[in-house]
Amino acid sequence: MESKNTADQAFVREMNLSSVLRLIFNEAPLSRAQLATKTGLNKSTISSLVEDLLDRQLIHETGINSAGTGRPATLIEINPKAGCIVGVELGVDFVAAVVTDFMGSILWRKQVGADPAAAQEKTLDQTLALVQEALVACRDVNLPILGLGLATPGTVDLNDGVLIFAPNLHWHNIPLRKIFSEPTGLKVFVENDANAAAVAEHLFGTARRLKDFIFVFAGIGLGGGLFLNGQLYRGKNGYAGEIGHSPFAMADSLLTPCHCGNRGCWETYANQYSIIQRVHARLEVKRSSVIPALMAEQNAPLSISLIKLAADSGDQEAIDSFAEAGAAMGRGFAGLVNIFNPEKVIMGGPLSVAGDYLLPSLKQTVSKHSLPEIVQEVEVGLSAFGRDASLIGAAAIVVDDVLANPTLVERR
Amino acid sequence: MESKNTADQAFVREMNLSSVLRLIFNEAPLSRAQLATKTGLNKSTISSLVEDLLDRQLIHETGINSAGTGRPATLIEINPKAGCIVGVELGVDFVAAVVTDFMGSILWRKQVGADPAAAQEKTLDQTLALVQEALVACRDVNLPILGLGLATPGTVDLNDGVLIFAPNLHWHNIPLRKIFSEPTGLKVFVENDANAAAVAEHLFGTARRLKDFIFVFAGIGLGGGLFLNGQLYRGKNGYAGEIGHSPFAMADSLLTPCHCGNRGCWETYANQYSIIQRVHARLEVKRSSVIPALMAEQNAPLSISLIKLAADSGDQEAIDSFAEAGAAMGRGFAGLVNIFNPEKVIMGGPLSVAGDYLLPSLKQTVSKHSLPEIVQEVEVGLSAFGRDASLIGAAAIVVDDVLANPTLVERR
DNA sequence: TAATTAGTTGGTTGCCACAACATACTAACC
DNA sequence: GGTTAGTATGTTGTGGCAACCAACTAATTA
Repeated sequence: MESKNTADQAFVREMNLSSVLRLIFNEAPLSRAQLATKTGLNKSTISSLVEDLLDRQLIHETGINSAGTGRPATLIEINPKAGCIVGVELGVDFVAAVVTDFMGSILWRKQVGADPAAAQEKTLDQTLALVQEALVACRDVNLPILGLGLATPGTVDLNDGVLIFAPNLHWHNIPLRKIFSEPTGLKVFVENDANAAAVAEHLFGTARRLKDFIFVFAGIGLGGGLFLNGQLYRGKNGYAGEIGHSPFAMADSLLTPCHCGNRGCWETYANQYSIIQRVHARLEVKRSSVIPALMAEQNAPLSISLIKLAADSGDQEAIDSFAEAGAAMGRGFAGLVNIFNPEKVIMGGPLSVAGDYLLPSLKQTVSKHSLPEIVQEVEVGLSAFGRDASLIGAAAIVVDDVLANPTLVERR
Repeated sequence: MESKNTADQAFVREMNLSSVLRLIFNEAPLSRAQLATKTGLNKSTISSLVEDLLDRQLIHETGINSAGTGRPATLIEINPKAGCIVGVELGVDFVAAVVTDFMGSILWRKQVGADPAAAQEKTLDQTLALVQEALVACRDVNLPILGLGLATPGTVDLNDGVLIFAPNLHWHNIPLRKIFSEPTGLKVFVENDANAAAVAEHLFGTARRLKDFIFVFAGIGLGGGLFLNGQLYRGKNGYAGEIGHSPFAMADSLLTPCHCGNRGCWETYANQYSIIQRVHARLEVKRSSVIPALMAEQNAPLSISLIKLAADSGDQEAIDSFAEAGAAMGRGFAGLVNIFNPEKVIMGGPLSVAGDYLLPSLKQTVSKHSLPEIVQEVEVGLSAFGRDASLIGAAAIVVDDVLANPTLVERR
């Protein structure tokens, strides 16, 4: 587990290549001269680094800026066709895959249902079949495949690409990297779903260039992707981010029990079941809602999307239930804001479909319950990718790996 | 605010020097050959780096290990006399200073009371006088002075060494670096007290070599020093670590109001006032305690140290009050454990004088309320330095700076 | 044509890796 | 006790490589 803390010339080259590539990724278009100014590196060094990145087809010259006096600058941007990436999300009741280009644009996508009660092998076979389809799509776009990213609930051993434990799937110690790299020959990355989503927001979404932010994955539970000091924070064993189980009250009696065995966990007040419970409770008392009619019409039980539908049609019970949930969520957000003093807190995951209804009361509660010096600096917003945050994130992890180690892509 | 992300050969040298120095700091005694194995650097490179560090007198050869076959190894250790450091803690009602050697041993120490109501200038003058005394002590030990570290409550602009805001002192925008470097000519570091304490534990205390741990500074409030991914985490504006204001309950009524304006903040159940309140409440009901007698005897109001005294003499009311407070503290610790999955959580600050009474119920509550996968890996313990953690931390920050940049110390 | 800005070329410096070497001991055997 | 083999430590000299620097060419505007 001892990480290399030493440097040599290859390290210098890799670091400077990465630095230039990230700068172009974030601020393109840029000329060589601008790169030299912004990095502080020598012009000749920049020329050499740029030539290297051009050879690897990670960047390309896109035009000439002849504004102002002097020799016009050659503008450089990221080459979206640097390669394509397969991103896979293992959900509790579905499996999804995408093929994206190097800038995260979706070139292909497919999703299939999965039975949470089915055997591991079956779900893994389904997933592998989906990956094979994705590889066909990659061949069609005729780009080199940079890697396969896999987002999964639970904790992950990053070095070995092993899923250690996923409570919702009841899976233990699955060597996902091995399972997916052997039949495909691809470089495989395995990452926790909330962490993957955070990387997606960092590279392609609403947290670009931010150094410190938190992604809250709201669904059955509340999970957090912690992006701190410019990198993911995973904790000792990869469990970091279990924000949903912060205790919310001092007395054990009369509090909502949580599936973790405790009572009063934050997530019991702010997960999707809690919202459904709220609506149920309201309907007991008041019957002026369109919800029962909707349930009958769709012949479906109460769900977030159904409540959302009701809210869209102006149903006050639905709207108020979301607002209450938003406030409960905001309490926890406020705690996070106080602990982390982040630049931004992003809400994503299944519940974010109702984001427009949750956000106002959520923001208001955060303002009220965070320390004033901190809250005035923090932004609270919705994920740029909605339910797809982890899926895009799976691909984003591969992109981030290339940005960190450009020499992994061969010169051509 | 753009940090240099580029490298050159000087950077490589600095990084490798630092890496070798840190390794010796953590695992001395070591031979050159062992250093080569552990770092992965070439033997000749290690020889060159070691010679460099010897020239700077940061390390010295301390003996020969002729166990086993082959040529005996020359053992190398940190030179405690590499220099001395002045550490200063600006408390709410006191100012303290130490002079330490390079290994954090205290060579001199002095503390004076400060009036929280007094003008800033007066307190700063007091502090400066204390520093001048410390400098005399430095001259006596005849070691080069490596720097001056200053620990202060509140938020800090690290780059400029400015105290931005200290709520308990009611101070705003004090350019501490300027104030202390101009009359002394020293390199001055300013850091938040909880963060400084965390660095002390990391270098000299019970968190040596740990990558992820949390220092909880328990006193009037509850502050946190977050040491994550091998470095301090400060957040966007340096406010990170305000763990005491995590909301603890969903309903506003009937909850303890906090000085931050909210109700139900964790720290209102676990700070030193809460303990005093607990004891007061118990004494109302039951009079079999020695505490009233102690208060009369010392002609002093109820305080933590007085309650500790009572507990030491076996007073059940005092002991039970501490146990209750420990449990309340444990609830919050459990939340931190779930969020951070740290290797260790350390309790320090004024309240840690009663640590032996708080810890059993605290640990028990943490076990009960953290997720089982996480809690089985976490250690919970007391600070190695008690009330002095931030003071030692002030010096530790200077040591850490030298460990990170050995070339700052000149070759001789 | 002069000024200005962009980018390249040739040479220098300084770092680490590598391999060969020198050093200093232990082990074992006569 | 003396000799030789074996082993691990640490040093020396060479080469590769990356960034730096200064001087250059290139392309444009005024």
